[in-house]
Amino acid sequence: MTHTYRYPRPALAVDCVVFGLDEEDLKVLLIRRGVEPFAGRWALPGGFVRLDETLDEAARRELREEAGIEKVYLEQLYTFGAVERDPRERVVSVTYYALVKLSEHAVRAATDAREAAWFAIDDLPRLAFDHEAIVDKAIARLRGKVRYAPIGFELLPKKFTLTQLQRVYEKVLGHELDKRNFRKKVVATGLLIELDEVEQDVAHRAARLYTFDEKAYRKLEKEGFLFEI
Amino acid sequence: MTHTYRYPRPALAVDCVVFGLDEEDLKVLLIRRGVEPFAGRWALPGGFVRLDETLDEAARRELREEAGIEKVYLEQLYTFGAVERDPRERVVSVTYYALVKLSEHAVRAATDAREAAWFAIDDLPRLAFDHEAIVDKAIARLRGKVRYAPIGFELLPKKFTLTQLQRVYEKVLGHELDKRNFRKKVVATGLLIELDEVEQDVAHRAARLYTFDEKAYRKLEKEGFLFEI
DNA sequence: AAGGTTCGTGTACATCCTACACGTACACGA
DNA sequence: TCGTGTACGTGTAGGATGTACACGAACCTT
Repeated sequence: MTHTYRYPRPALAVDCVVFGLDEEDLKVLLIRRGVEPFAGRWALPGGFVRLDETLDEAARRELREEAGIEKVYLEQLYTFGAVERDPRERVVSVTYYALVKLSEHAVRAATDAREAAWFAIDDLPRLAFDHEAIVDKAIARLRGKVRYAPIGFELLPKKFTLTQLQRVYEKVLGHELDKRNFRKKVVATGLLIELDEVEQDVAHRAARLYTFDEKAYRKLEKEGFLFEI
Repeated sequence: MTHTYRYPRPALAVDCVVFGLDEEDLKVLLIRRGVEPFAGRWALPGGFVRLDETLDEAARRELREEAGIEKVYLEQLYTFGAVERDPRERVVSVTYYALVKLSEHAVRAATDAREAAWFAIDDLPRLAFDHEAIVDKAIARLRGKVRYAPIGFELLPKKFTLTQLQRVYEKVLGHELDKRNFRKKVVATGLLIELDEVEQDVAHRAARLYTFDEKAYRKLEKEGFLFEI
């Protein structure tokens, strides 16, 4: 193998902002660092990129290794390259954000001894490195994207009620939405399939369950159609 | 300096998609490669990231060195990390897109012996590496962004007519716009300053000149307001 | 059986988007 | 100087879309 250049090169890492939604809040998964620098501080799950894996693969591997998370919605966010962002040496980080269904992934977050926990996005601890800037960027991207792409579904279980879906949008956007108008818009997208089931074990009238219509979505996507919520 | 890890690491490059607009078309700046691999093929301007510069700085440096371009609108696009994208060795590329005022930057594009030229975006030659995918992504981003951010101005000289501005949008979006509706929307943004000048040396009634109101833009930006065109 | 909780639904008004045509200004050439 | 060519600059009407807003029905619990 010939080398393209022989100058020293930055280390290359991936870091992931993993969003999840529980009953109360939109949350981010953090891992407590065991080693210096920033030992004891909370940080984003992430690690170095290997030569034989793509960036996406590296991100998924780290999610698996550090948080036991698989098969999530994952999208590249931004690449952070400030010279001094890691005090040890030059490290450039390609960042991703992921959306997970907390209901299905349970709370299983600490895999290999490391401590992991979910934090509400407006109650985050101090983070290691420049990870606060990364989280900020991820939230901004999520807020922007949720309005024209159907990513709200990624935070919910397969079957969900319209009220649950509305909660997702309210939590992500940070403000309340009108129930009737929300329903009108969301069914108008044609991306929902109405099921013949209702939610179970609730102490009131049960709501109808819906599911996301992936086929319809792929069709819309191909045709380049957009929708807004 | 302690090393964070001692595994082999990918080389890290930046590549730039530089957009310019002339009388006819939206164009991209390409550079003809002199060396293998892909010797003779056209490619995006770019190069390797140094340890003492940020990614943005690396991109600007390459634009200066390879194309003589300075002070342009520059924004990070995406990071490409397929394992085999460079046949020599693993190279990850952080890509940027830039908007330049062709009218002001003249045609000065070849600085250091290398051959450089502008190509209309729907008449591109075959490109080296995965640069076609990069250009595609840049065009998609530009099309999306132009609708809610005032980047059309970056492709025009300081003083421009509304017809020129409309041309920009038409070229970028790829379809024609209604003259009256376009003007209504664009003046409604409050981002234009009407000058007491008209264009010169035209063989017909001269159009009024406008300029971009950066102050108004910064204010809008702070308040988080959006606008659409 | 009564009470508590969430479900599910429609309309009226304001706003925004779209489609569309013609008289005017100016330069140029005959 | 007069005619011609070209791009400039302007308004309105109709349709579509977004917003604000309240209440009876269903179902579970006690």
